[in-house]
Amino acid sequence: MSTPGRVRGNYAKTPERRREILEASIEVFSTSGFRSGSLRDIAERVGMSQAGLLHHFANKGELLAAVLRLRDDRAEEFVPIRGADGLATITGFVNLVEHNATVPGLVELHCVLSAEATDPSHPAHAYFVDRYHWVVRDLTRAFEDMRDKGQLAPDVDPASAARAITAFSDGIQVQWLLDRTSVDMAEEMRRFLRPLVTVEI
Amino acid sequence: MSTPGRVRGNYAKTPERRREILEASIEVFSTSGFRSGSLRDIAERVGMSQAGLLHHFANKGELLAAVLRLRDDRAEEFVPIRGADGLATITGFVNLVEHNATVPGLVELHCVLSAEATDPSHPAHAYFVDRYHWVVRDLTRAFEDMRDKGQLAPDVDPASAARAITAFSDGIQVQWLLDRTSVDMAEEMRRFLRPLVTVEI
DNA sequence: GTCTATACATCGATAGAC
DNA sequence: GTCTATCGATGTATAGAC
Repeated sequence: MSTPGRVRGNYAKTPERRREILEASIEVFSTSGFRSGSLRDIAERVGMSQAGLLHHFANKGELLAAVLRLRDDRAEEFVPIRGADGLATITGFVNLVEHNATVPGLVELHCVLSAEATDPSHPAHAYFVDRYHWVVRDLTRAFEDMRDKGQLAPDVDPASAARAITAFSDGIQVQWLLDRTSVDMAEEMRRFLRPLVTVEI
Repeated sequence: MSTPGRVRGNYAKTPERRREILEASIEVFSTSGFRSGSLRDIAERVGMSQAGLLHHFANKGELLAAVLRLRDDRAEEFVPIRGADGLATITGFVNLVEHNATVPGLVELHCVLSAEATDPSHPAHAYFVDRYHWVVRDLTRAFEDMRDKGQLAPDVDPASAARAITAFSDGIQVQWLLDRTSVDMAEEMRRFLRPLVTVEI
């Protein structure tokens, strides 16, 4: 009954199992990083052997790629990055930060992997270089739209504001991870944005 | 002639050798992190065996502690954190960021280790929790001093400004590490600070 | 002070039975 | 689809010669 004779494309595998593995991978990679996190640890969390896990993902690098893809899907479904309204993008960004406080695992994953991946030989290096490029680009466009609508404070450069909000967001996450009781990420983020805009945020 | 009979305190060892090892450790830990960085790799860089290295530092954790201590010494010798003048502290902080652009190894070390150490079981976890506490505290005092002297823009909360400049600094370093050609850390930092203060920065 | 040798753990990946 | 068994590489740390 397993792997039925029906020749259907290539691998239907079991999507649920893959999903479980990805969730466990997030847990492990977020606390131990990619290089130190082990396949055995991940496999144990879903109750299978390490060899069994490698039936679903050919190797460790492929698993990492799938984790990053899953992470992006979730973030994008939360932030309306596309769409003409710049203000909506920025408030969506703040909402994402607020939401992130409820999923510490994903925050850890981002912080740990992005730092690890600054090494050019890291398998996710290109991914993160690329990701920051389009994040800053999209946010720049959002601030440009706000500027054109008079929603930006004078002397605020859209590109610098985009870099700044991205940097602030990353940094405040590290502080929050190190001491979750005394840091309110979303509140600090709004306080940071307020001097830059002329509208309620 | 080695380890002479003179009983003098405990270990004079060879400070120069220790220094070499610490430099190599910074290189390795900054690119591979603490958990993935290996003693063998460090030892090779100073031209000795891994066992030889462990003559100078009892174990890997002790080596990490020494690296962090060295890092702090260098930063503190650069920023006048102590001293009544808040503005001097803040400009010193900007100068440190400017200086950091010339020592990418130390920037990497900070980014990688601070992210890795968000895990409570990491050997440097307590160190980083502690460090952020007093960094934010000292910067808060600096901004308070500026406020009292009318150097702070109205509606700027010193504590939030302290968190913000710290977060911004950490985040911009990650972006810089991922793409050093298109990010000017010090310039972005000044642009970030300008709306917060009433003086030239 | 530095080395070789080694003990012992753990890693990713593969082979092959069921 | 999942397992056991195993290979070869690599990790930290220790023992003991020089």
